This record gives sequence, structure tokens and C-alpha cells, in this order.
Amino acid sequence: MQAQRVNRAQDFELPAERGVGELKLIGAARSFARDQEIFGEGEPADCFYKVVSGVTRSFRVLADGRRQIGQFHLPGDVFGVEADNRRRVSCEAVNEATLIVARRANLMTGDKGEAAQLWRLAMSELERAQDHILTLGRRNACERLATFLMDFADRRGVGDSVELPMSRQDIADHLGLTIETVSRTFSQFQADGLIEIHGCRQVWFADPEGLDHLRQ
Amino acid sequence: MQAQRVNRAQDFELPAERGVGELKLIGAARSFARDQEIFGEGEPADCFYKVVSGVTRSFRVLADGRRQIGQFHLPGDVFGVEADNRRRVSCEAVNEATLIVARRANLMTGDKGEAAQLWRLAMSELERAQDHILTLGRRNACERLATFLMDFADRRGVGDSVELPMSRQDIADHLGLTIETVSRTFSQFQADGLIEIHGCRQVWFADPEGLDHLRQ
DNA sequence: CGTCGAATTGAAGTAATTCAAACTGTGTGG
DNA sequence: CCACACAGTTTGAATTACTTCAATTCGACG
Repeated sequence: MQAQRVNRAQDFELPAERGVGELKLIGAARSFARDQEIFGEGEPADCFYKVVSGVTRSFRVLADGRRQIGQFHLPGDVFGVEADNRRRVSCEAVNEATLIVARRANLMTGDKGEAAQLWRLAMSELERAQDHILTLGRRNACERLATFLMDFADRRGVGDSVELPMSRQDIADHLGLTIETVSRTFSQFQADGLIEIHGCRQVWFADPEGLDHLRQ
Repeated sequence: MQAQRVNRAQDFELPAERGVGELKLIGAARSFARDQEIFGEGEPADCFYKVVSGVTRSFRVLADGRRQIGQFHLPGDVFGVEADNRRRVSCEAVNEATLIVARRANLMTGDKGEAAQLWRLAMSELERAQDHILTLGRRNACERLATFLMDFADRRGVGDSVELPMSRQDIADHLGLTIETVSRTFSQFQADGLIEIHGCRQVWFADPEGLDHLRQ
């Protein structure tokens, strides 16, 4: 929404090898400031990214500015894989983020194991997209937010609480709602004793079963 | 919604080789009756499918019966590829359909060319899913229907018209709307001189530019 | 020609949006 | 340390797009 390229990305080398079952990316690490663009729709897609720290959002915008965030990428996630050489989505840093940037060729020409990893990556993106289609097409505001909170807690939660790194507007643009509806639904969850909110980003699950049940 | 397994699937052999750039599937052809289940969510995923004739729909349903159709598969489309060995979506025939059924192993262990084809297939499904997320998250009823009609015409249209093989309910469940809203939007398009409808399945584009503009 | 499922249309109701105002919390400068 | 500013969030009231429920029409098929 408001891409401000304040900080110039800082480059520094980092080997960045990870545990078994994860894609090994060899490349430079780059830092991105809050709201800084990582890549834009239509640009050439010659590399991809692994989140080291921070969070990013990939999204598309309609001509009149309506924005739809497809995914948030968290530490450990690899993103930026495209079928063709053009970006079909844009990507920005939600907060201060460090990413490993890998050349595309380094992976596509790799061994069988890497191809399999890449396959798993694409398929998990597809699965998440299918889940989200169900959410956007057939769930109401409460169900959408409950789904989002539980899913996000699965990926990033600690015990019975999560810290949401993104703004209410980001959540709204992810769930196909307005910021006001998201805010009201948060308030309602709190009034119903489902969650407790501290400083509007820290969410504690007071009634995980109730929330889970809300998902449908 | 109403899976009636009237006809038993008829098996017959068919080599089914296709032109360059398309996935070659070797397998048996099977016919499915209207609304017949091809596979159901949770079942083992040991094969995939290529549409020879007819149309299929892949979908998921919530506990209370709300249905979301993710995709329609048309002649030439390959579908049924999964990351794991379990179906995450269900699939039914929209109308009388003939499919080539290929064992999963026949393709996964194949040569590099086949792997690349499979990759393209998965990525095009992902792209379509991303497009649909934007539609469901940020477009209104008119824009959704215009998007659907134009996209469908791109895949299956002849000149300035398309025949829609699916019911209004199918379209509604694809676009995250109710059947009444879909019907009203069709009527409005006709009243606005954008389309002409014959027998409720044959759509002629009276004003393709206007319709295209509506998409945003 | 009659029947039945599908589609359309109408009227009323509702969830979510829009517009507007108030509040909160965080960072900054005095 | 406090006051101020500002962006982000929450809340309220009015509006609207879509849904729901109900009745009617259409069209394919025996």
C-alpha cells in the first residue's frame, strides 16, 4: 500500500545451510526495511528467497488499488518460485526482514533431491492456496479470522499465544475484509472470551477449542 | 452436492498420446456420468486424470455442507496431482465425461521431460489458484461473474460465445456467491447489453470490451 | 401436454462496508 | 519526564451488497 524504500538493502554473505528436509539455498542475505518492496508484479523472476528473520507478504492489486495478500512468509519459508520468468505477484517486507536470495539457476539445474524439494515447495503453496480459496469463498468474517489465527499460531505460535507481526490492514487484505470488520471481529472474540489481546499484536488464546470450533 | 452414481464407469483402452508440449498419459479411459464422483477428499491419491471429453469440478465442502469449487477441468486438462498420497479435494463429473486415468508412478518416475511437464502443470494450477484468490477476496459479484465468463471463454469459447456446461449452482459455488446472486447478475448483464443468454447455458458476448472492463 | 428440476424474480433481512469520529500507544522533542 | 504528534486501531451510525426465503417461470423430457 505504502512502499517506502527508506533503507537501502544491505548485502552480506551467508552460507545458510539448513537441516534435512529443507531446501538448501546458497546465496547472499539481504535486509529489507518495513514496507520495502522485495519484487514487483511484472518484473523478471530470476531468483528466489528464504526468510531468515522477519515476515513478508506477497500480494496483487487491482487497477483501483484493492489489494489481496495471498500469503505471509515466515522464517524458514521459501518463496518467489514462478512458472515463467515474470513475477505474477508483488512482495514486500511486513517488518524489518532478512532474506537469503538465491539465483534461480542454482536450483533448477540441481540434483534430483533439489528438484523434489522444489516440488514439495510448489505443492505446499498450492495446498495453502486451495485452503485459502475455501476460506475466501465460503467462510464468514468470524470463521475467516478464527482460521487465520489458528493457522498462524500453528506456524508461529508459542504455547497458547501468537504475536501478529502484521497490521490489521494486512490481515484484512489477506482475508478479503475491511480493516473495520477485522477490528470488530477481534473485539468480539475478546468479548466472547475466546482470546485476549495485548497491545493489539499479542494474542492469547483463552479458548482454543472454541476458536477451533468456529473455523467450521 | 448431489452425487448420484447412476452409471457404472465403463472401462476401455485408449493410447491417448497428445501433441508436443502436452503431458502424455498412458492409461485406460473411463466414462463418468453426470454428478458421478471421480475421487473424494481423504481417499488415496494413486493416479491422475486427463479430460478427454466433458467437464469435471474439484471442490471442498465444510462440515455444514457449504461447497467451494476450486476449479473446472476441461478437455485437455490434467488434474489430480497431489503432494501427498491423500486427496485434499473431491472431484465429480459436471456432465457426461471421459477421462484417461494414469497411474501415478507412470509419471513420477519418468524422464526429465515428463518431470518438467508435471512442474508446469502444478505451477499453472498454482497460478490459477492465485488468480482466484484475488477474485474471491477483492471482487464483487459483477466482477466475479465477468471474470469467470471471460476466463471460461478463453479456455472454451468459440468466437464471441461460450456454452456453459455447469449449472448456476456450480458457478455460484465457484465464485463464492449464491445461486440467486449469480442468476441476478446474469440477468443484469443481459439488461445492460453485455451478453445474450439462450437457454441459460449459451452465452453470447454482445459487448466483450464492456465485460472485460468490468473485470477491473 | 404434463411433470420436474433448474433458473429467475421479488421482498425482506443481514453481514459486511463505508464514512466519520474517538481512542490508543509509541516515538519525539521540549 | 511530560506533552505533543501521528499512525494505527477501535467504535459508532448509516448504507449497501449480498443472502435468505418464497413464489413464479422456464425448459428439457417422457
